[in-house]
Amino acid sequence: MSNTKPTLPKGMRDFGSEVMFRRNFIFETIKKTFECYGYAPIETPTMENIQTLTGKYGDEGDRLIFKVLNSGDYLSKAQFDENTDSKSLTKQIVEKALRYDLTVPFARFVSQNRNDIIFPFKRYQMQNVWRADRPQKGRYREFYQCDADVIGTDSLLCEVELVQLYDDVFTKLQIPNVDICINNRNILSAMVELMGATDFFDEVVIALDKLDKIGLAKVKEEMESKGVKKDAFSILDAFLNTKNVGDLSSLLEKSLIGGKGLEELQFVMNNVKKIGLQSANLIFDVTLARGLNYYTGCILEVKANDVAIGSIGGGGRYDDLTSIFGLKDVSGVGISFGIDRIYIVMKELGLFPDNIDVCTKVMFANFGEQEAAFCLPLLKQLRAAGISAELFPSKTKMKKQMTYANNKGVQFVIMVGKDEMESAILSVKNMDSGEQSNMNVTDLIKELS
RNA sequence: GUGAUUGUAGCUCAGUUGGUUAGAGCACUGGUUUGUGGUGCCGGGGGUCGUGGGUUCGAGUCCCAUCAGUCACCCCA
Repeated sequence: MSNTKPTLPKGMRDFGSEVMFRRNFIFETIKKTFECYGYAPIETPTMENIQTLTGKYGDEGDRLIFKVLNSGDYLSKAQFDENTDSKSLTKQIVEKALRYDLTVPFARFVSQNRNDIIFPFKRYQMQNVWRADRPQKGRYREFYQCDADVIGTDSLLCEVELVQLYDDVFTKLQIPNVDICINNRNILSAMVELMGATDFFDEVVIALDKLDKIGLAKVKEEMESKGVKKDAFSILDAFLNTKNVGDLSSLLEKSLIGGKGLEELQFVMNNVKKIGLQSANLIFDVTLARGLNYYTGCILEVKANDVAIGSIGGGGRYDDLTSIFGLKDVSGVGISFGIDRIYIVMKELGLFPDNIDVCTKVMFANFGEQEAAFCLPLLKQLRAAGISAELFPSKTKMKKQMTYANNKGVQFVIMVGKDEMESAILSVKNMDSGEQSNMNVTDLIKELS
């Protein structure tokens, strides 16, 4: 057998225990908060039919979907002619793909199970998703999303709740200086309409989204290259100069859709203000656009200002996501947490609790068959008392056993040899102080619990 | 899909204007009273220098190609 180099595919990662303890800490915090707000868990499969996914994320998104080759002799069934290219061949030999996000599979789930679901449906979902783009910092080909959505109501109270939920999670994780940016697609529509650039809505919005990255001049340059007329920029400037929501009303008074967007925005912001947030700031940001083109109303994005990593969460309202699966007139709104990026932020700011590496508290050293057998009931007693304990599995040198305990961060090593077996008094070594003391199991359990 | 950059031990790296048997730290392992770790001391294993060509008396070092990683763009969490 030839040796295979132990490497991973591009953009894929192992997670060691040290990392997993911390990731789980984030997962648990988010999960508890979701449940506290009344969201129920669901899961969807890793693979969807490829038609379920294609066309939902734009052309760029389609390119980034991981496709799964059919099983069996797929090539024998394929038809070739001189026009066959990778794209047309793909259609013949691929019918499944890995999920690209959690929202589209969720829409499929809701449409498919509409008769069993009680609306409004509040669900959360924490699963990994795959994207075939080039990895870079804070960007992987496999990563987790943690989504919470409410579907089956257009009430803006949901938006209010989701803003609170964001604030709650980031407060619990103790991430400081978090901005929850909010905007409304209808306001953007109105702006683009007033600019006379309705045909270039996507282009305008994508360019606008880059404002803080490339600057206003470049944004205008990009818009112009896409076909936006120069005289539209006075309107753009007017919108960009709005510092608060009030400034928008005069700008939007001519636009019906803009008025609607403004009304929605004000409702959400006023209500959040009334309730108050614990640590995050809710900030109106006209430049906030978000690429995913299924958003229709409110859009949200979360930034941790102390770390340059991009957004650590995002979401918005989608009025018609399920209609592509045959379920019409169902409005939904949801948010997503980018756990990989939250991890990076917390790591960089040193926000993980000290004692997060939960591990064995007590280890019995192994002195041989009889001694080990003597330890088993003691082990059981400790575990029953909720004290994590293990027995070193084989009789090896003390040095090796102690090194194992030390490297694993075990707090107490218990030595049971002939003497201890006879007296039932255990030698307990505190690995922190190095001190050793003698006691029976009952006292040990009392001491440690 | 486009561009930049890097590739030496399991990991982090050193390696001078090309010159003998390619080094260090960490990790692993053996010893230092065979019932005691984390700190000390002594020893040991481990590298086709990413891969394939080329220049040269001689290449880890120079040239070309290729592969892989990283970063940035597009897009996005």
